[in-house]
Amino acid sequence: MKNDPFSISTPAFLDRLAKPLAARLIEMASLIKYEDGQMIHSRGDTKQGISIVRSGLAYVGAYGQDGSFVLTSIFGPGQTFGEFTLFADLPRTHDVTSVGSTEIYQIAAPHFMKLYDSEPDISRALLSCSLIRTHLLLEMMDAMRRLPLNERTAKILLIMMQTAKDDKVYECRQSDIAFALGVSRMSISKALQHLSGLGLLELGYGQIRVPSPERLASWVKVQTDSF
Amino acid sequence: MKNDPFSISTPAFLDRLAKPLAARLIEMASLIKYEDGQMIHSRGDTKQGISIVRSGLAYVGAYGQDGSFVLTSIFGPGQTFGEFTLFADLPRTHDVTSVGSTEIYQIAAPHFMKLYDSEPDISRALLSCSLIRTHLLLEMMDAMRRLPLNERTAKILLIMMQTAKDDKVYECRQSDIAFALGVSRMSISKALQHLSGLGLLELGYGQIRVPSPERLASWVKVQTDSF
DNA sequence: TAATGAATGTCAAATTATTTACATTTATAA
DNA sequence: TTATAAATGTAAATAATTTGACATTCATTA
Repeated sequence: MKNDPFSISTPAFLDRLAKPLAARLIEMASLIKYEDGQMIHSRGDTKQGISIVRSGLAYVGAYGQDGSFVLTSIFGPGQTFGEFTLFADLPRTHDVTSVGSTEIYQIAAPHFMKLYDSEPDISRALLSCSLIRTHLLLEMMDAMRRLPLNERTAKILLIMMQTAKDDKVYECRQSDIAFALGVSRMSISKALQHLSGLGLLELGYGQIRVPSPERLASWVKVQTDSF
Repeated sequence: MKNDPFSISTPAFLDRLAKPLAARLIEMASLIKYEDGQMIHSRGDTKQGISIVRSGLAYVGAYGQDGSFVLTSIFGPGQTFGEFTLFADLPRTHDVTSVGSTEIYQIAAPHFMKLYDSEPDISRALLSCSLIRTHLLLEMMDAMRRLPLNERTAKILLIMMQTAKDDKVYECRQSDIAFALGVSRMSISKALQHLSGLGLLELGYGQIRVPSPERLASWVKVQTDSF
């Protein structure tokens, strides 16, 4: 899976810190390198600390007994995970593995909390990321609960596109969208074709072009408001 | 709607502060009283500030053009909302209305941020609430995407029950659960009856008894792991 | 430039969920 | 203690979604 709604649009924690502060934070971190597919954290671990992705990707999820992996979130450069262990005081609830060659800054709880307490900007950045994430999750959840598949698809597409590199071309496989929405690839295929038939988007191989995100958004809005 | 998964299990911000600090926070707040159904905040408002429920309930959602209200979250005593305006620096994304006679502490951004910067415990409490909330949302989302209705129903029930007053009796209407899961009341009724048939729960008028939450949880686990 | 694998498109049967319209049960208030 | 409203239960018809089995298109690399 290349894409996932949870990785998208979640702001990068590190980018929200002023350069000097970010530097101080990095200074106290140990940089750890992982090959593809290595375990970064395991479910049940009680060691507290925060992790920041320097390069590569971290997949957060849970391994089933049969070895399958259920993906929950994806974090890329600048994004952070593990705050949960610091502030909720619970063992890790997920397994985290590297995808591709990945570098992670690890900061143990005591070090991090010391800086945290003296620099309010850190908590502001963390809160900002967390709250934006919550907001996106609520939006997605709402779409999943209330909207028919066509509208739901359009909405998710808009959410996912918010931080696409190219404004109008979103690179993803239909099966990624299907998983994100919890429906089959078939259903998504149909929904995308429906939207395509309305001229709201153009389907390609591994990509979706949205000629006018504004038009798609206003279509969603019109449809949505009638429910 | 009496119950909602979003109101449940979200810890109360105020309870996570030491008494003296909570008192200082309350001191700088204005206590505002609302009758049933009054508007507390409107979507689009740019005035920044945080709100803490003293008594009553605050419904967060959005009014459609036709006057219908789509519920997103419910907050009760001790819970807080509006942090989004402080840390994400965006206009309000939702309408907030009172349900029943409701008292809300309102604290304007400048006052609050001053205390915030000098007392790291405030950000800790906020982060803790926000992160737990994120975690619950991810769990719910995962259930919605991956599990068949019977399992999904059981799982949501477990999540919703986590902070029920009585450990084993959960007071709610089946239609609340239906809305929370985004399915029809009929489907939920069937799912609940299925679970009831397995002896995992007992259905009553406006309530659901779970004789052994552990047994329900382990049933969910067994079912879940086979996907 | 074939050959291969990955992604998408199509179809019908089977499953699952919704809708509609009532019936029944339970709580609340007159 | 009735009435009344609220919540739950039942069942059949309809709609939406999934499944599985292929066909087709596109990209990659041998």
